[in-house]
Order: sequence, then C-alpha cells, then structure tokens
Amino acid sequence: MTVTVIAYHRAMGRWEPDARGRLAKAAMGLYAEQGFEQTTVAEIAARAGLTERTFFRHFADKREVLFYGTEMLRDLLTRAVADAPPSATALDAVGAAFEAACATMQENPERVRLRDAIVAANADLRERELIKLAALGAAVAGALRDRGIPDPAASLAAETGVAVFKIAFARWVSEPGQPDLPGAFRESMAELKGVLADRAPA
Amino acid sequence: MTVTVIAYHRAMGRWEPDARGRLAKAAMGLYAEQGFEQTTVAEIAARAGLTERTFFRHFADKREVLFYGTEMLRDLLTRAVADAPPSATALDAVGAAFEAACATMQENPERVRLRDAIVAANADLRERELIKLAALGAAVAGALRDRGIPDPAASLAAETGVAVFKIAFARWVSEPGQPDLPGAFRESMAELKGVLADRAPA
DNA sequence: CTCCTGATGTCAGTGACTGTCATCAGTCTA
DNA sequence: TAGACTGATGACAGTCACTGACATCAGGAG
Repeated sequence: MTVTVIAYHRAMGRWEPDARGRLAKAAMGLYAEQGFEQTTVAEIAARAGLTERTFFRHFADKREVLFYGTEMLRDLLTRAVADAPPSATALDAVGAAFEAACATMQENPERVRLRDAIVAANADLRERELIKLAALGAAVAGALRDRGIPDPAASLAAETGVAVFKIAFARWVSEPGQPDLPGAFRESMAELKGVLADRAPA
Repeated sequence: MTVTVIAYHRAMGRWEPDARGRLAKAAMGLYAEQGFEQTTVAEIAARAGLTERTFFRHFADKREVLFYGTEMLRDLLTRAVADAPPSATALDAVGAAFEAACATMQENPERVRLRDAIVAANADLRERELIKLAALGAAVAGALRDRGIPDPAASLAAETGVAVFKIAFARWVSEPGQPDLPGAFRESMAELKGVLADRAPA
C-alpha cells in the first residue's frame, strides 16, 4: 500500500532512529493496542515507514521482535556468575546472577509488565519465551562450568535458578503493589531451600 | 506414544483405522524420512489417504502431531503423585511420578528416541516440547496442591522434577547403550540433592 | 568520478492455517 | 422403510507469515 516513505532516514550524517528500533517500537505498540494475532507484519512495517520484507531482514519472525533484550540479559547473567566470589557455591552464584537480572528488569517495570502481558496472552509467544529462558539457563550452566563446576551439577543449578526465577517473576507480575522483583526472587530462592531441606530422610 | 488413543468411533458400524492414527503415523514416517521442514501437510494427508483440511481438523498444527501422548503422560504423572504414600514429601512424590513416567517411556525406546531425534532437529519443535513439559509441570504442581502442599512449594517441587527429568532424559538419549531411563532419572535426582546439600551455610 | 557495499524496495512464490459450504455414510425416529 | 439428523470429510477460496531473487540508491573508499 505505498506507504509514504518519509525519508528522514539520514538527518545529518548519521542514521535516524534505526530501522530495527523503529520496527520494535511499532510492533510493541500494535501488539499492545490490537493484540499479537490481530497485527500483521505489514502493519508493523507501515507504521515504521518500512516494508514487510525489511522487517524480516531485522527479525527472524513476527515473535522475535518481542525478545529483543534477551542477549543483553544473557550477558548480564553470565558475567554475574563469573564475577561471583570464589567461595560461592553453584547455587549462590546462580542466585546472585538472577538477582542482578531482576534488578535490571526493575528499572523499567511498566515496560516489562506490558511485554509480559502481551506474551502471556498468546500461546506462540509463551512458547518462544520458554525457549529463550531455556537458552538463558544453558548460558548460565556454561558460565558455571567455566567456574570449574562439573556438568550435572552446573546444569542442575542453572535449571533450578531459571525455575525459581519464573516463579518469582510470575508472583511479581501478579502483585501490582509489589515493586521489588529481586526481593521476590530472594524469597522464592529461600523457599526452595526450605522445601529441599524438608525432605524425608528415607 | 503414537498409537495410544485408538477410539474405535463406533463399535460395529466401524470406521477404518481412524483418521487421526493414520495421520499421526504418516507424519512420523515422513518427518523421519525427509525431515520436519521438508514435509508438507499435504504430503502427510496424501499418505494417510485424506485431505490437508482433515489434518487440521485432527491436529491444531503441523507440530502437534508429534505430541500425541502428552495427555496420557500427564495423567500418569498426576495419578502417581496422588498415589504416593502420605508420608512422602513433595519431592519424593514428584520423583516417584517421573520415575513411573520414565518406566512407561522405556517400554518403547526406539520410538521415543526416534521422536526425540525429530524434535531435536528443529527449533520450532523444541519450542513446542518445552511448553508441553511446562504443562506437565503445571499438572504435577496441581496434583501436589491436591495433596495439601501449599503453592510456592508445590510449584517449586514440580519445576524441579521437570528440570531433573530433562537432564536425565538428555543423558539417556546421548548414551545408546544405557537402557535404564528410570535409573538415569534416579541418579540425576540424587545429584540434585547433593548439589543442594553442598551449599554454603551463609 | 567510479566502484563497492549495505540497507532497502519490489515482486513473485510457497506453504501453513481458516472459514464455508456441499456431500455422504451411518443412525435415529416415526 | 422414508426421512430427518449427525459427524466426518472433501472442495475451494482466501489470508498471512516467510523466502528468494533482483533492482535501486546513498554514501564511502579509491
């Protein structure tokens, strides 16, 4: 539909708000306004002043645009695991890493909550979220291995961290009054330890 | 895994081998022969002697046909959790449930391994698998709640069980000589407890 | 000025998935 | 047994996500 291509593409010598960012913003807006399924990629591209084809040059698919910050989060997690004190156990390091991640997310609570609402409303998006979380878990496991923790223990600790994070996040989202995501994570982590200490001796 | 629910639609009026089963069999075969992406739904339907439209009347999408036995597995897990002795802790009950599930899967190792190879080879299928596992975890958590275990502990124990199962299954798949899936699960579970007992007192 | 590069537009095509209506075989009822 | 009913299927058209191939166009390097 011949979108009036307003080409403020280059203003001075630099690039204006880059295409990727415009597409992501347009997508978020439309998903929030009309829902994910009701939004076509053509609409997103039009709002960004670009073509459908260009959208797919920047994002692998219609869902991926919502999982923009995952790489950043992954780097943050692996760095935090690496930076944990040598005395820390695997679970300690994992806990510290996810706490740091929680703190980062908390810097933009509205955005995080909006994104989560969009994702929660659609099954395909929930699937994508799960695989992203799994990827984060794998990255954390790798970072633990780099600390010298052998593989079964590393994977176990990482998966545990992800599981606790999921629960804490869900809890935080469900309580609009609760602003403390790192705190929610800490609590859930403590509860996990309680559950496991609770087990029967047999 | 695939042939489970043969609903002989009417006793004597008798449909031929039901459409759903034929479609599932055709799909498995084609996915194994040519790969998931290289197979079109039209091909599957043709091999089953049906139309593309009919495929989508029986399966929500092209992937779903590979996750045929999940409901059965879910029932098995929840029943096992319910049947655990009253003295069992949450983690004990979860462990017993997944061990039972492992035993069931072991009845058809080749089929399970083939299915896993197909799923592992494709990102979209891995996503679907993750959400199915998450659903199993949710079902187990529900069963724990029915046992009177409060929610954070129930979810935590269920997610832990799923995480351990994933690791044990991956290990079992990677070792063709290893026929003992329940044993692999038991071992991974024991390792988890070791990891957690290992944590620093602080 | 010209070649090269990188981002974009254009266009045609495939294939997953859906809505709708017709058909057809058994079943139930009168 | 005729006729209405039901449930599964076929036939068909349509939408839309996604891809490959090629043209274009601006800026930077030479």
